Amino acid sequence: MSLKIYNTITRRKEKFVPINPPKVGMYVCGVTVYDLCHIGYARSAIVFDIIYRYMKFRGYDITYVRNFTDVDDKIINRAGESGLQWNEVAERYIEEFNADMAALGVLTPDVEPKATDHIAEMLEMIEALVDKGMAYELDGSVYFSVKSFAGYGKLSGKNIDDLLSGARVDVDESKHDPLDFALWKASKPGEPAWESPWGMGRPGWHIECSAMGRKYLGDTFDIHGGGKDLVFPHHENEIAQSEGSSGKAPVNVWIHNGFVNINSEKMSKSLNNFSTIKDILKTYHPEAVRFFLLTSHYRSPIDFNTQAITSAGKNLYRFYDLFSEEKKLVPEAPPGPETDTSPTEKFTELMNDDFNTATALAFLMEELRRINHLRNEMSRMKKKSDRYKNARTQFALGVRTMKKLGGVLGLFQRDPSDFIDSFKVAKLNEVGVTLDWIQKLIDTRAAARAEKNFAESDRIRDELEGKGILLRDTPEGTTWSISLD
RNA sequence: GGCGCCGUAGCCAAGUGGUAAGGCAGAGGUCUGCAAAACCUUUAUUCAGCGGUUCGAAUCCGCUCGGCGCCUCCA
Repeated sequence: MSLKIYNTITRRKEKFVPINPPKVGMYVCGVTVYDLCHIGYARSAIVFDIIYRYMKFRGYDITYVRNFTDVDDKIINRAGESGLQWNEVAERYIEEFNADMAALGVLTPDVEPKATDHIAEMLEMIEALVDKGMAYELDGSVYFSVKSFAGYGKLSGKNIDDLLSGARVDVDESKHDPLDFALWKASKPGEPAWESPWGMGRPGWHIECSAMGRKYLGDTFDIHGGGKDLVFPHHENEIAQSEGSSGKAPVNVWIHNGFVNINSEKMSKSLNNFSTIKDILKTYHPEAVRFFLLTSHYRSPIDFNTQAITSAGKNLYRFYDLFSEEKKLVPEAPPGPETDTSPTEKFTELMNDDFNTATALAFLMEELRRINHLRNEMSRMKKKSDRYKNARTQFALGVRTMKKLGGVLGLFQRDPSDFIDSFKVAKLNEVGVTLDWIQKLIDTRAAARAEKNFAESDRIRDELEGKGILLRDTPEGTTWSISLD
């Protein structure tokens, strides 16, 4: 049973063979810190978070590097608009980014390099390219000569001639070739600037990832990831720079995640139809967002819509509803193995198929049903019987395994009561009622029920239901939950 | 213009040659005073359409229709 990953550059699923097992090096393009992150980036972050978690789960010693682009035209423009310094803009949005990632439960990568901390490494690579005749200087800027690199286009499947005939290539008369891209940009007065052999300037966008990837992971490393939109030109250019300077292919496996669409349309800055992570989290629980994003395969587009995410939230709630039973049914952890091998193997098999979280999640839902079935049966058994004790052991093992496997997807790690309470609190605020008010109605209803005054008790239940508060009469008394619709 | 992706039940979605996972919504049942939750049963002779290859196709090939992406900063 081996891990297979779809490799963009070969357009095939391939068996994953690390260069230097058990070590794995993974570089993922982070964000340019000039604005709040949108939900599309949340998907990318969560996809690679899961790849990171899964590699660890499989026993790999993975080093995960995710950069911050903290110098760039957009940051400079934002600084101009806001009156802040460019580095203040970058710092602010790094903080916002970190808060978003923490909210979404995304693990912190092992290394989070900033472009501005690696100017020397970039200059070194640029100089090597100039020395090899693959780059040239023009008015204090340095450009990569696309025609000098024979493999240009191999990642995105484009050829140079087709690109030239495209209508949207920027036409800069001074470049030797319209496709040539900037490695180093001469700085205008007031812009961030570093010394270089070609005068004061700042790095081009693509060079930072080449330089930092090499610094932290070596000339050739295992995995490079990012959103689909980065395939061209960003990653194509990275290959040109890295391979051009070292003579070695920089990356073995290229992984690209699909977009998040809104109403079936790509969300983008230019269409101004994007939702920030912060916006989304005002309405939806972060773990529900994660669950939702995992219900389709990472390479497929996913449509962000209310119904889909509501459904994800309901399913997630069902898991926590079961977990909240654990304490009651199994007050002390019974002896036995930490996890059940059969579900673990099944889960691994599903995830080994190019990180198919959709099928892995479907499997966990089948497990959920299996354990709930067991719970139902237990409610009919005599508590002192061996059968009950045996079932309880199975229940505990099942729940533990589910939590462990869910953890590989970044799910199920919260305290069940906290999770459920957070939904309740949100609901109370939404409909403007208090806990006391609900409890009072529940007590009144209990009295009515005791007198078999079902008309009154049903009236109270309907009143609460009208507020989205659903009652459950159990042998231990009446509890309540909320409507997730 | 070049390159590429997608079209599976009311909805979301997995499935890339061996006879359609899972979820939401719906229907019936168990439980319940009645409900809720949970569980059980049920819901696509069929995978946009038409041809072809094959013993066998949602899966491969061709054409048609429809939707989308990249080629410009974007995850």
